[in-house]
Amino acid sequence: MTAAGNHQASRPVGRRLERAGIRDVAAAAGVSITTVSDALNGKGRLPDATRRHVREVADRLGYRPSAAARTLRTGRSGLIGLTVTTYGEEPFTFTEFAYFAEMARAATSAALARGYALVILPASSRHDVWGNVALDGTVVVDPSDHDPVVTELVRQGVPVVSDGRPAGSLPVHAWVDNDHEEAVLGILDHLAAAGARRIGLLTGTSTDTYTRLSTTAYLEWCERIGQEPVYEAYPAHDPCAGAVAADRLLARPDRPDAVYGLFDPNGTDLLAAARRYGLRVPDDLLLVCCSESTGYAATEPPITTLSLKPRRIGTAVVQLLIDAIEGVGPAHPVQQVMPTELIIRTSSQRRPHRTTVSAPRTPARGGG
Amino acid sequence: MTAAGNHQASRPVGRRLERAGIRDVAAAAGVSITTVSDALNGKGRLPDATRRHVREVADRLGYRPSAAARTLRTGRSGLIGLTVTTYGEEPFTFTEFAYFAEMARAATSAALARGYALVILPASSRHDVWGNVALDGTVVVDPSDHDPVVTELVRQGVPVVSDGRPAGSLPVHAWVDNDHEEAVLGILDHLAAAGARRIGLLTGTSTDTYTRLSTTAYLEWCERIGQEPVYEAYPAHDPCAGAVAADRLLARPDRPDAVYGLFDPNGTDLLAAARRYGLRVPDDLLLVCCSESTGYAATEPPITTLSLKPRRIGTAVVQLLIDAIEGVGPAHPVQQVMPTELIIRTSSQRRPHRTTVSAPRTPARGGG
DNA sequence: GGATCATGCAGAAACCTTCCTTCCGGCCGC
DNA sequence: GCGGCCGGAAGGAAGGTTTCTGCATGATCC
Repeated sequence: MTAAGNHQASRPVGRRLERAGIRDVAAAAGVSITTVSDALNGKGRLPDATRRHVREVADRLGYRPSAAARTLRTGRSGLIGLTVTTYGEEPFTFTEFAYFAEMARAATSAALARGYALVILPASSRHDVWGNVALDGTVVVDPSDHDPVVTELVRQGVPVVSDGRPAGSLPVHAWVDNDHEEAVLGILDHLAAAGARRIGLLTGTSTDTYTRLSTTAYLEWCERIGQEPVYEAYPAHDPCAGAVAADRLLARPDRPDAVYGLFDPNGTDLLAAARRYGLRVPDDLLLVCCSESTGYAATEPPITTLSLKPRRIGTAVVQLLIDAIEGVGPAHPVQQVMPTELIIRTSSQRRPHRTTVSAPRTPARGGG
Repeated sequence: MTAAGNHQASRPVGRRLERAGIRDVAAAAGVSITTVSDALNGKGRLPDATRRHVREVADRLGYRPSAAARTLRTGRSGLIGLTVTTYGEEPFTFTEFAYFAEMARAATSAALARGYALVILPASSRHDVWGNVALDGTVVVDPSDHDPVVTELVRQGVPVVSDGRPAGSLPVHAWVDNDHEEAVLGILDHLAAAGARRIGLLTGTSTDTYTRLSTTAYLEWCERIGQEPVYEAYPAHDPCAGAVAADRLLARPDRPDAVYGLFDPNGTDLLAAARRYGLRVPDDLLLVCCSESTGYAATEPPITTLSLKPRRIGTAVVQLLIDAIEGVGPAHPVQQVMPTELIIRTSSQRRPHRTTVSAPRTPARGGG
């Protein structure tokens, strides 16, 4: 049973005192309900005097239109769902933590600026919760292959825009994603330029597109360069497995002299593993990982990270979604590929102790 | 103009195909609307056969009750606002980032488990967005002195529970907070026990209760111990100011040999400042800061942190709020004080290279 | 001067559900 | 046999807004 349907509770505290309705305003202002509605919503043909008068009376009465009634009538709630695929009970995953937080922050901001609010709805939510909230559209982060919730939403005609290419044939209205191939190739080239002879990869076992595209790009690069691939894959949603995989990678007989880790915690895990094996970073081992965490600027040594620029993605996703909801913008599905940014720190430079930041590919202003 | 009120847009994409209403189900099942409603909601007096039949027909038709209509009728939306006081444009502040993310995660989870969803609504949101979403209640993080939004909500009879003691006379229904005094005293004792002779404080200029209580506790401790207070205060929402303040603190003639920083970035800032002045941590300078960031386990050296246990707080706040919404639990305001946890790492131990974790003050189960 | 038109406003339907009230038989006890 | 009770189901009133339609009124134009 959903919250709204639950009425067995006694003596509700939230009893709203009799709120003024549009009726009361109309009566107090000596006009009709229609006139009040028009005056307040800037519609209809009304002289400014009437408009002002109505507004004033409404203010005096502390009138607030009922969101429920408005939603019922207009079919618009001003609410956007924010979904992230979950593993286990937690609303969002550990590996994507910083990414998700940043992305959600930008999305909230962008939505708010256009008059919408975000509702956090993990894909694992009880079905009745999904059904019980009126959504104008949904942002879905990293949709899994045939997500039942997303499928259902699309079937109902609710616009869905995804962060990350939808796997399979998930019929989203639009998606935004990074250029993962280019990002990986850029990193591998960067490491090779820093003197790496054998570059390893720490990757995931799941089939999401991020993992898949990145891994493929790595394998192709190896193929092209003529390097034997050296990688370990682990279930990315399990934090412990990451540490183990990092260790395994550095314990191999064909130990790499540079590693790229696809997930946020890989940096610290690899660093810890390197210490255990007495490997100096960056002298014996070059390190890069994909992360939004600012903490990697303060590790010893600071670790080079790939930023997916979640702020930009979050903003873009929301804009696309609201465009779809409001019917502006292209009617056809949009696919937007956004650049990443490599933040070069000590861990990936053979000449250590010189910390620089690469020039962003777009003007840095507000980029976060 | 709010989103729901905005109708000048053309050719809406989100056109829902004619969804089946309760009327259609009733017709298809050959019963009345009432019967359908009762059957689906488990109310009324109906034989199981009828119930099953109705349910089946509803399923076949893909019937989903309209959330808006239900909300209008019942006065319950199943939506809980999640507010955080903001500085500037961003929905949540930099200093509280990890804390907020963790807290929001737990809150989302707890709300979901009871059939509610969370709506992210920064205090700085445009007023019309606030007005346009039907909230059953609101969680407010670190309410500022006389927050107009909170005041308005309370006036409307919407239950409000705050994370952090409400400043001034904000009439929230309940609050949850850490025992900040005890936490600070514990840290100061810990530092003193590690050999600190003069403990400094990095604090904020704002008047929120966290800053105020912590600073007061520090000053009282100094008074009691007979140490001259050594502290720098800065506007906590400005990340650069933090670095500057950290530097200033270590540049003082009466340089402290131990520092506690009240805010998340203080750890790295202090570490950087210490390096600039050639101070070894923990040999020349003991360091503790308040943070939820796991990154401090991987700095060089790892930094002792005070965790406010945001997961616990987020869960507690939501439980309290939903209790208030549903009218269960005590009618009187509840004040819940929760313990913190000091995670002791190298930076605060005179005998370095031994990393341990303090036993939590409450059984660790599920604590996060 | 009458037809046309813009303007200002009101009435009422529609949105979809919940739930209070009522109704109708059948059955039991006296 | 009849009154009362009970199970089963339906009727219909909210709930508060938006918006379509339509009615006056007064101005404008030929």
